[in-house]
Amino acid sequence: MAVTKRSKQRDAIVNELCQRHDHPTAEEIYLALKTAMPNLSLGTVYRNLNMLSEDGTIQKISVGGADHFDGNAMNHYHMLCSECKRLYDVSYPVIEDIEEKAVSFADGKITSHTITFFGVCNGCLH
Amino acid sequence: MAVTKRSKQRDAIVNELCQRHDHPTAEEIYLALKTAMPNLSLGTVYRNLNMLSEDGTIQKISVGGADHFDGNAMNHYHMLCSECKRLYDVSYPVIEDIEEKAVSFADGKITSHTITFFGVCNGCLH
DNA sequence: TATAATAATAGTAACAATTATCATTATTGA
DNA sequence: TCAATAATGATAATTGTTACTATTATTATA
Repeated sequence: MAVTKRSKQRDAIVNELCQRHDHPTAEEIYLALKTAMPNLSLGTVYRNLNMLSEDGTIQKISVGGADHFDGNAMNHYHMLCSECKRLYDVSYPVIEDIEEKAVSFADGKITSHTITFFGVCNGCLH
Repeated sequence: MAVTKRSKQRDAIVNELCQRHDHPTAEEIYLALKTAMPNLSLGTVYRNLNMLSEDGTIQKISVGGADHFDGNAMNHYHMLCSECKRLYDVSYPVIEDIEEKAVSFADGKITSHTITFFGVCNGCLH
């Protein structure tokens, strides 16, 4: 099921996701929009986030626990804080040739890659 | 809760995981051992896999859907097949200095990293 | 080698995250 | 304006995982 008709709900979800620079879960987006759209449904948030990540408008990131979403569709890397479980951008330059290089070590074709760093964010260190 | 006393169940789980080179989910390990240990409990499999990954004996890998486990505790990279959802090893040499290099692009301290490639495995391509 | 302390288990219930269902509403092209 | 149908809200169902508890197994020490 690809996106065809527009909806206020989807516009609000994309807008919210692109304005924030954290990487909220579906529920966090739902809670953020709930005030302005009191009868928004959590299922609608999930459905739209999935459609949007399938057609490449946004990114879905699985790191254990609830999935996180990222309004920045350009490939970039992340760090997961083991204390607060928040996900942060790591502006390390994307390794452009890693996919072509890796293909000889892999058993199939490669279409994309992600790098996730694990550690403790400054907020949790202090 | 760290491991102190041994158990046949945990030994079987570690043994199973180290013998196979796929990256089974908790349920796949449970099903594989169920024949030989008919009253093994799925909760026991989960509990042990978590204890073992916490003390670094095995690895837990989250890529969406059920978590996968890897008996090889050395850092190495993986590819997720978007067709069959199986996780494969990618023997691309580990980028030893990426964590020190990335720290200046990150907002905290880094303790480890993973690289996940996405694509389609040979089994699903043919 | 008994025994006492307690870690680990099986079985089950509870929980969290996500998806499916379906009647109603909103969007859009003719 | 209206018909076709995509999208929604509300809720039920499903999936993956953790928590609970009485019982069993392991292990250190007498």
